[in-house]
Amino acid sequence: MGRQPSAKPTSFDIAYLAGVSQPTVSRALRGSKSVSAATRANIERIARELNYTVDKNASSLRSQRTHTLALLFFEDPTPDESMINPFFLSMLGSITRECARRGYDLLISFQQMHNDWHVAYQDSHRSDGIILLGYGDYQLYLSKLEHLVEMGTKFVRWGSVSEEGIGLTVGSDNVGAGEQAGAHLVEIGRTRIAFLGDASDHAPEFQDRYDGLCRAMRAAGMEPDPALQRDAVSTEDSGYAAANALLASGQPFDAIFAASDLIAIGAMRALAEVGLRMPHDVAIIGFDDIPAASLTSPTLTTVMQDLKGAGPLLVDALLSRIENRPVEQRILPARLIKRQSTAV
Amino acid sequence: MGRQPSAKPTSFDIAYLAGVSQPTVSRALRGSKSVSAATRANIERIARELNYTVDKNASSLRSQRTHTLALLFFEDPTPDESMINPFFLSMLGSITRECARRGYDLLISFQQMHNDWHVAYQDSHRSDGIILLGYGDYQLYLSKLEHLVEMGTKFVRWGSVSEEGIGLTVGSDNVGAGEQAGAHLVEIGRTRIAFLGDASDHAPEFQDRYDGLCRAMRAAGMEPDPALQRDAVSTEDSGYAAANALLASGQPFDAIFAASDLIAIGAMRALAEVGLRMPHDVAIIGFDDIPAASLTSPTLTTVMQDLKGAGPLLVDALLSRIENRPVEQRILPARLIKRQSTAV
DNA sequence: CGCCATAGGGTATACGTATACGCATAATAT
DNA sequence: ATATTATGCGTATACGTATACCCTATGGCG
Repeated sequence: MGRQPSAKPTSFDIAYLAGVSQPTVSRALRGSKSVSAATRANIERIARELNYTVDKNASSLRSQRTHTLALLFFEDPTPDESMINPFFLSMLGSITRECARRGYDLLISFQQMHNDWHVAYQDSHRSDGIILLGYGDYQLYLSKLEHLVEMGTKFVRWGSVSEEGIGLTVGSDNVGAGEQAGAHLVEIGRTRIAFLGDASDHAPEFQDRYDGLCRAMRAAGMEPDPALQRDAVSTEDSGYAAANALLASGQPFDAIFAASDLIAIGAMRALAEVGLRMPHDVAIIGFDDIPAASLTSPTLTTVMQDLKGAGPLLVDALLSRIENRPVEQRILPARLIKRQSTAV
Repeated sequence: MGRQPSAKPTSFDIAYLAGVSQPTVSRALRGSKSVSAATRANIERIARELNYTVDKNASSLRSQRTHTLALLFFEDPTPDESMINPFFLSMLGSITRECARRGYDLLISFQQMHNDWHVAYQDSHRSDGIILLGYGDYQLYLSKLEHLVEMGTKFVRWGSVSEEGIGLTVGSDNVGAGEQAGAHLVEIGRTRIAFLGDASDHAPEFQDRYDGLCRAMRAAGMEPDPALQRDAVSTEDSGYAAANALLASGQPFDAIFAASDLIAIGAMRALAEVGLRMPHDVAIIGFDDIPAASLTSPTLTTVMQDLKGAGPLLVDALLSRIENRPVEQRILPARLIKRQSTAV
């Protein structure tokens, strides 16, 4: 028999108790300087006593600002709905916290590429801007981005920064990271380095990583062998298949740079099955440093992206856009984590 | 030089074009039956042509329904902010998708236990209800739940269903799962079975799992040895420490049932360090079936919870509460996944 | 002592939708 | 044929806040 939840207090209630008008309450709580310190303090005290909170809907309706951001994950259209790219998932915490710190709520949504999300989020005034995460079908993606730009929707996306992108992009230094990985493999004496991951413009981030590898090899006086590059998407199965295809081709290789940890883990399974020892026969490097990377045997050398930095950077860039402040593309550093899979 | 984004169309625009009044547009689009089929079709066509979407804020303000749910993750107050319990994280996809399916948006937030989330979400009309995930300080948690109940806030939480809880709870059959795990260990001939995980009422879910284990042992005529139960929270380090404490105690044991995979993985590390072979010397079972469980060596036998079912059940229960429909506590089945760590 | 700037706050209204209510017309009952 | 009810829609208004605009009292200045 809990007491009835008392009706939600409004700014009028506060105004009445404070002996002022409703707009004054609004001004006081929003920090307008045309309210005297005494009045403001009094209003704030009363508001606290009544457990008053500004009605989000009314406030947003009037001011046309929601103080909410939307986070859209794009999934590849896969029959298995349950799989979320673990890498993007781990960015979630970082983004959420940064939003909270800046006083923004975060709406979250998973989207298949083919959906009309660009319409749904564009004008229903749910959010002030959109953060886009994921790969998906890149061409389809681009066309929808163009639509967003046309509509004046504010957004920022995670991706390849080197690419001439539509809209504002924040991302890791994929080329530099690929270069680090390549240099490390060269350093431990590997010369036949394979790359597993789509290196076409369908996957700009993977392409950047490959470019970095090539650059490192050339710097060491080697020429990358195109026959050692195999397409793969970021799943374990795809990595397994790519590695098997590579093995079947008969091309000799003594190292693999995988475009993601999931690909690397799949490849390791394929190598283990044919009795290849890692790193003795084949050294291997992944990308992302997912938790599983330190559990494989051998543990996986990989590239750690700056996830903690990603959230603040994405949110800050988006808020700058929303407030029409100038904002430049920014690149986050990535760092090679050396583990057993490259320990000679 | 993109063309100016045309002003957002309102229901008045549609009304004008359709030659009806604004309320009729609202009625038509909301599916009121007091609009003729012809009028409705016409309105819908025009709305589609103008890319009209209902303004969420205005709609929510007027109807006092937001069609938005809030998902609150509780983190243990840890210095390392970046860690999110991977198990809860994997529920996210399931919950998000179910929300979308039911036409609800999802707000997400990570909260430290000590924050005043129960105030912040209670009356700002951001959401119609709250889904609570996480453990945190259980006593503190309960006191805040009581506050929510008092305020009439609608919520549902994931947790131990056997416990006499405050509010509505959805959870796995932890006791049954513990029983399955125990029965399996008994079946492969183990008699000295240790349990790693807090078995007090600070962690009802863990306690349930322990109760299940005890039940299985007693059913086989054995009495669980309290000396083989060691407290641990759900982290790898805690599992490592608990296993080491167990080893140091000198108590003989031939199996471990860990209350979570993270604990199990930590324990495996401890056992491996002292040269114990798994499962030969010590069989081990975890809980959660996180991705890492199939990558450890030996691969980890564990309990898989029905994550795909969890989202729909949580959301459905919450919506029932919101709409004042009766709703009973519901329990999801859990299934033992047998892997190498118990393969004798 | 009159003039103007400023501080402080009131008045009126807009944001876009949903709903209570009323009023025709048409359909049905008596 | 009149009374009754349902159908389809318009009128008026409320939801709670933020802001443009206006007004008053003060103080500084000449």
